[in-house]
Amino acid sequence: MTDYSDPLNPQFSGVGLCAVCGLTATGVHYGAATCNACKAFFKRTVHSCLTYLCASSTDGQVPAVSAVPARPPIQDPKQQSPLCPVNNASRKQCPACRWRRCLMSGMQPGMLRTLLAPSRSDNPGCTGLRPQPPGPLPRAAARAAAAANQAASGPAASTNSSADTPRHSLTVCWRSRKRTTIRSMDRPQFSMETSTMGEDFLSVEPRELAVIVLPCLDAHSARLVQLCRALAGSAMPDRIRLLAGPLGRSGLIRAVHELGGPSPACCTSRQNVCVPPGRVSAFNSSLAMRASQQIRLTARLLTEWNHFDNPDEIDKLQSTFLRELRRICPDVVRRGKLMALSGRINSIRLFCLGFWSSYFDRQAIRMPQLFSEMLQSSVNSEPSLLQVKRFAVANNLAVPLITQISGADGSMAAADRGCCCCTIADAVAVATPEVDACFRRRPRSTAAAALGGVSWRRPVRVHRDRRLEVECVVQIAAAAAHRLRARLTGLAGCYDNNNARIGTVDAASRVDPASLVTYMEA
Amino acid sequence: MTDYSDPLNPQFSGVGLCAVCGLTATGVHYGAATCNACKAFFKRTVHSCLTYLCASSTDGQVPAVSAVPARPPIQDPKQQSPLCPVNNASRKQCPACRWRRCLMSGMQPGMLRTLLAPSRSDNPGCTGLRPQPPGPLPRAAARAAAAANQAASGPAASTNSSADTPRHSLTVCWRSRKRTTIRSMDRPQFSMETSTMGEDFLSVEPRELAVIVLPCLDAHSARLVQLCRALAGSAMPDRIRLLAGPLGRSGLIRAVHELGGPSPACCTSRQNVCVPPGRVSAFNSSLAMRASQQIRLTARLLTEWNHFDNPDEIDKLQSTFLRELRRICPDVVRRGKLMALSGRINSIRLFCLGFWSSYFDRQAIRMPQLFSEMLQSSVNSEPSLLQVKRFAVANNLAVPLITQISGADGSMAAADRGCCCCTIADAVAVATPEVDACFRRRPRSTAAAALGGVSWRRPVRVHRDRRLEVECVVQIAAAAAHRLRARLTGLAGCYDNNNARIGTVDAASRVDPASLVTYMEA
DNA sequence: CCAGAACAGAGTGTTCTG
DNA sequence: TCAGAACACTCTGTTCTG
Repeated sequence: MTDYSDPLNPQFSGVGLCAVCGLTATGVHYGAATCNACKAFFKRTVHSCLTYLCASSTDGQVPAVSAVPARPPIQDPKQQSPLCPVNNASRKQCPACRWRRCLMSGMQPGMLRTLLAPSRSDNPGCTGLRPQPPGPLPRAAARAAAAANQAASGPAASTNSSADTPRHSLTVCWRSRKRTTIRSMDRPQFSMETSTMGEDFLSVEPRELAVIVLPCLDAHSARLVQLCRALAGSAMPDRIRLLAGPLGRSGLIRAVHELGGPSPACCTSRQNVCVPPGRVSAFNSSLAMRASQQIRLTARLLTEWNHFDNPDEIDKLQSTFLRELRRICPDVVRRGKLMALSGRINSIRLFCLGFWSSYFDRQAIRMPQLFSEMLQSSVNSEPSLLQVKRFAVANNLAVPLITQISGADGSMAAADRGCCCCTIADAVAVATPEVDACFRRRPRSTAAAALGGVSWRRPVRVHRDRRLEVECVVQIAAAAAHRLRARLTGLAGCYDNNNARIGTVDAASRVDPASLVTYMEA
Repeated sequence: MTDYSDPLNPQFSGVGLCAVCGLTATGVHYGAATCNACKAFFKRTVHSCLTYLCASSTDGQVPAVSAVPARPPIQDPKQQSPLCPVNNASRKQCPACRWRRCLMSGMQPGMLRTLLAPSRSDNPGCTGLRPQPPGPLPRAAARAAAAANQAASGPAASTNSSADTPRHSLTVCWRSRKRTTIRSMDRPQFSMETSTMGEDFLSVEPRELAVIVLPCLDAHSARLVQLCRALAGSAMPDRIRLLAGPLGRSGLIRAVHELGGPSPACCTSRQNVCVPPGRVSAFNSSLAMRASQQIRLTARLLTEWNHFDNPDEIDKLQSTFLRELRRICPDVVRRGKLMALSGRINSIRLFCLGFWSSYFDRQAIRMPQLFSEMLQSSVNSEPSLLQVKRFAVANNLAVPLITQISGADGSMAAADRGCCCCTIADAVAVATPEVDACFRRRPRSTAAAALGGVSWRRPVRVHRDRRLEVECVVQIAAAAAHRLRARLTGLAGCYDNNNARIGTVDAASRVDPASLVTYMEA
């Protein structure tokens, strides 16, 4: 016998007031009684990983980031600056505070259905997706493998290569799409998505950048080579794989961390890099990495990795690192949690990847080639960032990820806005009826029309409410990965916007083991 | 020899800083050095008569109206509440303060080309438009008449009917439209546009409304009948024309004024009418009408009016009122300014018209029939409100006008947002290729599609950047005027949404002199 | 040089479906 | 009852034209 007359009871079948804006609520949405508008606002924010700034809290100077859900999703309002008023009139004025009110009123990002774990067996459309191994892999095969993997997953039924670690828990619910038939799924050679910290870094002068970045990279290069030699011994192929794999990723992460973190060498110069402090601190609090914790990260990456020539060597390395981890962290429970951070580490890795990619893509500075190659290796082996973003949001991870796709013409388009740019030829190659419809719009200016033909690049636009289709367009953007990879290997300039030419670059842009050897021997 | 190196010089050919938001200015726009974004913002605001609210100044309670340009367009910042910060980050958050900064930095609404007076002879596309006389008039003929009128206008060359008053200065620049060919221009029987104070009044309960409104109307009815008898003597047709013309308009205006103004009888109950105080005070300060000023308004309306049977009688009446005006206001200059207020009075009249129309349209209360008929008469003789709005903005009038169009199905759609609703048959009748393109979209819900046929009403949508085309759609909405007019004459219920039926109502909905006689004799 | 047109993109809120 | 899809609409800012 529920008391339906109690308006304070959120289960009240009649309508109460929206916990966010005070209008009439239409029901309980995502855990709180809200109106339809705030429901949609919440859904959009979570699904698209939007980040808001509150201008009034800092008077517009350097606004604090009210980012993707901070760690404690509920409460702790005292740590925040005072909320802007959120009511019917003002809710549009400060989405940051509206978002904070959503969290404070108990709305839970995890209640979005597209973020549910596959353990909800009543949702037959869900499959768990793991990061794909590097190299071309037909999407259908990947799905089958993922499904099989899911069926065998679980805390107890773990596969052989990761005996004492939980499975990579990147689980995304795939809703059945009625209208979108994605063809050419066997063509995702370079499913290239990167993440950056946003446009802020892009405004830094190249010279300024070099002063900040290069010393870090040099120091890390030396340390990495040293560490790699100690781990892999004299087996040069394994050394290279280590650097192109977990060690490289670990190094990239650490370099970003030191740039944005409390390292004394960078603290002063960081003022010149236009990073909003809130954003950096969000990243650092998410990373929470001290120098002594670096090894855990490396261990975690290493346990996910299986590309040594000698499987026994992998086992040995992993055992070494796990032993080291036990020494550093004797607490069993805490150690288990550290090991379970795979999704988070995945986010961090992608975050760092985008961080560096943004530099390469503008050719602002010339990086040490070792870092170039590690970056390239990561680019080629990344899973879809979109899945990672959803996972991060579902787990209240504080890393703000902004997806970017490098266009074949060198331009960068913000894919987190649901848009990317590619060439006509790229799009036609995988054109579904949906995507094809994006090409209807003609160029408006006569000057642009005069360019005509294939040399004129029509943008493929994807509506923001169709983010799932972005993945289709990502496939279209395969040529973009060519471009980036060519740049990373120092081949920039030997190609043009013609797709055929880019194709020829492909073979040359692969990782050159010889150059890695050069660094290893140095 | 201009000093191009002086960055403080707004004529500086290089760029300075935007006077509104502080970004890099792209030049001098509308009188101030601004960036492109603020230029566009200003243009949109003026052209569309947008009204903004500042949420922070009143903490979201009852926000003040930062309306269409207040009287002194520049300065007087002390009378305003403190401005919200307007910079690159925060300019989207409070358009109200952004708008105020635009005005304070010297941007002038009059510099929009579409608002220029026709005295700018270097703009061949401009023609001056006066309010059209009541009754059907082909648009081409109206344009020709307006052009002829413009040629003869000017302070010195005035026409015969308004010897000592400036011409009605409703001047709108008509740009040559390349693509839009407006057909059926000889079909604007009821170019019906009304203005309201916004949706606020519509939320008042009918009973509450009657308590407030009816005593005012009764008192005004008595006074108007008395005044009319004194003016027109025993000639009943002229009495009726007076009431349907200037006296009726004056009475409507005064009734609105007393409802929203400082009249003791209404001051308390006004709290129940959800009128934002800022909006009412803006109207009152624009009206600035004390009881003794009522006669000036009547005089002004009378001097514009020429529908008496006996032209000599018009001259006599006007002389009487002008003499009275000289007595009340001996100052020649001030009197001239009062007489020059035609555009403003026009705005006020339309404002009041919409005010009352909103009541009629919901059939909230039953008005005295005298008022109904005066209102109907005004509806039938109004020029396009869009022109009036532009004029009001060009002259910094503080009256916020919101255009509404009554749909043939009885619905009200906000035309100030560039939208209105009409039936398919209406639209097809005047469909240009442009308007026709609006019909491409199919109904999405199967339920709506099941309605099918002509009974389903497709909305005609007009993009906000094509406000000029709204006038075309206004012609489409002729049936809406039928509906309102039928309601005004108490015939509601004897028609349906079928256009043919509405056509039959037309003849019966004309002003019935007999009913006016009844009131006159009472 | 500048006003305006056109457009792309971001954000909001409602309606309908399952 | 509620989550999601789809859509309509507004506002913003950039680019191009005259």
